[in-house]
Amino acid sequence: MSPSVFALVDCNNFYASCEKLFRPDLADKPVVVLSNNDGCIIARSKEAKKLGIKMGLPVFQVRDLLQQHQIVAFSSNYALYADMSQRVMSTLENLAPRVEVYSIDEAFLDLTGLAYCEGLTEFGQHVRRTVQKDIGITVCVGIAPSKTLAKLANHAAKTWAKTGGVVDLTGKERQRKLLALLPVNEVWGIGGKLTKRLEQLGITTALQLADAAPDYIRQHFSVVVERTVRELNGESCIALEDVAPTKKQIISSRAFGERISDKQQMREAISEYISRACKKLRQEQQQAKYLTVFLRTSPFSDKDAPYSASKSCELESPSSDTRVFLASAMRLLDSLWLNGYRYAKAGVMLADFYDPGVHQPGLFDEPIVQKESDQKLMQLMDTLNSKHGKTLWFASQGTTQQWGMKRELLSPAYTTNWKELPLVK
DNA sequence: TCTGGGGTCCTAGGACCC
DNA sequence: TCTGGGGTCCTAGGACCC
Repeated sequence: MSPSVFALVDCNNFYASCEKLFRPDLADKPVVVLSNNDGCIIARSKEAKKLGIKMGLPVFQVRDLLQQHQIVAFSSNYALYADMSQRVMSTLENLAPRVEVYSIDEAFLDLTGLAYCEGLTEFGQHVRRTVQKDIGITVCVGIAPSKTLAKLANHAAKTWAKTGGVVDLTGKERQRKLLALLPVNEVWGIGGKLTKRLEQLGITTALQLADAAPDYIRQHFSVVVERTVRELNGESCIALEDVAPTKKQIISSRAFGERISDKQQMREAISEYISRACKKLRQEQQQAKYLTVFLRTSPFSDKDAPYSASKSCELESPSSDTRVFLASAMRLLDSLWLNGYRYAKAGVMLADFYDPGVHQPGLFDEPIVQKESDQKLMQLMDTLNSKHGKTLWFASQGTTQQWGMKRELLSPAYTTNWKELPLVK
């Protein structure tokens, strides 16, 4: 068997690039994309990065900077990004036999065996050119014998322009040279907390982590970090998953555009989240048995009294019927709700999934018969809503949704709505 | 005044069983 | 007077990712 070779393909400044694609007038201008409710900076074009706009900063803290440099800000437009992502991914699927879509802007490719056919760097360049030409999005490619090293190779390709956007890290010598240059927190799987603890042991560079004894790391940390050490040494421990595993939970939660202090409004919000979560559940063709509802005040405010709580319940049998979850969620909300707080965020979580029809009821439980008409009703609702936009919903979701998300800088739905198709004049 | 959303995996510790 | 030990299951919380 030939040794594994992975490529990590990662889109540059993905959300910002998507916005620019439809606004050629902004080609060389600094652009940022904001989180839901226009709260934080979540993507920056390279011009914006150069101006010192940091990732994750609250918008109100950089408002002056945005204005001063005439940085163009967009509300996040996930419909657009998801659509562009799909186009990039299907292009990649035409270029490699096995592809794992790792996130909205990244994919791992399996290049095992390819090493003997053609130069890996040349292949990387081919990927870059093709995605650029077909979709208009710039990507960088990192190639290595393990996913963790491929991540680092990609980081190098992004950081140093002279690499031409492609780094082949299959050679041991180049691996060690790069690892020595990178701080340990650049390694995939090593976050803030682990970085601190590693530093206490005198491990500050990626190379020092690679050279640590796996047993020693296992003792002081966990099997996860041990695996990272092995991966850094070129031993592939994390396989390519080209078939997406079924989900284990579905979350729908959102910070409110305006604080909620009124219970009726909170009922609307929870109803809305339940409805979204159940729709996702049906799309996954799953049923769930476990439901959690949570709500909280803002963790940043020092004026408001803090309150954060969650409660869960188990259904008698798995379901994907919005009405069943709505009823339980309202009961949970009743037991969570306290008057007198300014709630900033709430959400729901579905878990404990079953394929329809395989759940084993308890010996003394009434056999549960799922009525066909109930499933048809849900199906009808999903079909109507996906065809004609949101036309059918539950009264409890409310009609005005005053608490709804703020998106004041939203770009048009260029690719997913005929009415908003860009015009060439 | 204003600070995102959606996931996964692992571990520790308690409950319970024999 | 002396009061075990090992296994499993579950959950909460922590850490990480994009």
